[in-house]
Amino acid sequence: METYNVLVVDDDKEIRDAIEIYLKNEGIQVIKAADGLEALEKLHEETVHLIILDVMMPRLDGINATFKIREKENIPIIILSAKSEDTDKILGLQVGADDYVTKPFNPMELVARVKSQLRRYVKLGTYQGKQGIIDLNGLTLDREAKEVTVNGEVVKLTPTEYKIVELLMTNAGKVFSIREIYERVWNEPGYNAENTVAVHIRKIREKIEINPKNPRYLKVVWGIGYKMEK
Amino acid sequence: METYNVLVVDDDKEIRDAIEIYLKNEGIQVIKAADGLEALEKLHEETVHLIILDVMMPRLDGINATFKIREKENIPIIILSAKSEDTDKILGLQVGADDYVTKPFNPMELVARVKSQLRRYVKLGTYQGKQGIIDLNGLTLDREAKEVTVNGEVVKLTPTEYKIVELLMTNAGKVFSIREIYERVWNEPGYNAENTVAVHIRKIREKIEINPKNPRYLKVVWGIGYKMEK
DNA sequence: TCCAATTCTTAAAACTTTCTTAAACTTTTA
DNA sequence: TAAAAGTTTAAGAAAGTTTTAAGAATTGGA
Repeated sequence: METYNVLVVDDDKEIRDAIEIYLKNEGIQVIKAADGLEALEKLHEETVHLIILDVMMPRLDGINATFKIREKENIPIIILSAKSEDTDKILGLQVGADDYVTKPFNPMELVARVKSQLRRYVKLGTYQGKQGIIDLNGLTLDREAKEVTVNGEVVKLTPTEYKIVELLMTNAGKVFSIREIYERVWNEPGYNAENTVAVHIRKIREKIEINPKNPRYLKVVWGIGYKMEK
Repeated sequence: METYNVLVVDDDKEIRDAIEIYLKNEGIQVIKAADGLEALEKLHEETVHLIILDVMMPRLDGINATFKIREKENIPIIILSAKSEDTDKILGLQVGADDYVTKPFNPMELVARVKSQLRRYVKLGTYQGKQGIIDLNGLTLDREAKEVTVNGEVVKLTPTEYKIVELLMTNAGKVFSIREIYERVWNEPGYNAENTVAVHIRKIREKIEINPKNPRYLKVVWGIGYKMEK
């Protein structure tokens, strides 16, 4: 992997842009969000290697955003906080942030910390199995390349299909209800008994299974949901 | 991203909607119910991480709802009560609520309490129930994969069969009456002396027992009910 | 911007599995 | 041994899954 994507989350556009300039200068890609909720969305849409999170933000603040992110992901989080928000800083670290920087900060210092975190993160493979290639009996998932292969051959999946496969493969063996699949892949709450998940499942099977009628990988668990065979 | 689902139970639509707005603003999903009974249904249908329960409600009030919920679930419950209902408040906490808020309340305070409960609750991992695999003399239950094995071989159970086995295995040794099994698995109150539980028991034995006529795991306790041998 | 291609959603029908019911049968208890 | 409790069977009803196809929405390129 050559380039890193850093998600910069701050409600102050000036700060976002300033950080962007410094990071880009080091060859680091920048994705921006103005608050916690937007950050969660971005995280859902794009590959992110590190997050810089301001504490004080509308809608969803940095502490709660950290908390939410940590439920699923283990990527490094650097919290930005003003001096006065000491309590939040502590809370943030407790909740799972990896580092913090107090405002006002020296941009060079922030960049250094970012690079340090990225270094450690890649070395340790902190992604905890979520990184690298997952291989389940000949079905492989490369999360970086967003690529799925069956017996070495690349399978061409649509974005939604890929997301479903990614969800199931990174949690191989675990059963997901149709509602759960819908909520996690579409990132939307309700599910009105429509049929779209089933249709996608069928399409996926058509592509990854030798015999879609008798699937080897993507199995149904009657009355409960679907799972990827471990 | 994992979002939290909060079940808001109040017979006053205005209050439900108001709470919803504030919670959604924090990125929290809201499920609504108008009374205790409806709440129990929702609880059974959907994944709920926290419940906000009004005390005064038709059909099934908050205190009794708390009591019922606590028989099965351990998710956090915040009780809403009017000032005058002080006794109920105390009762509610005794019965198993985690926090209470008196009406009229500051929505921001409620939100803060919700978030605090969610944080603690997830940290303690209280909600996944018992993780991992239960093993009873060669009979195993994997709750994540929704899978049961006997001597290493996977047993294909139907959803209802699985739920019965899960109930009995997670409470191994405890005897459940047919009525209890029915109520907990089907989540319906009455049981009109039908025979369906017995039929399911038979099917389960056929699948998990070497000799269904002389069961080793799923035993009958005459005149009382069934239990899974510890 | 508009067009063409791809992808997603919806709906209905076919299909499969599971659940319920009722009646007959067996075992246990008093 | 009669009554009560538990077991078994089979078939129709109910519920859940799969498949197809067509139209809607989105995307990428001219």
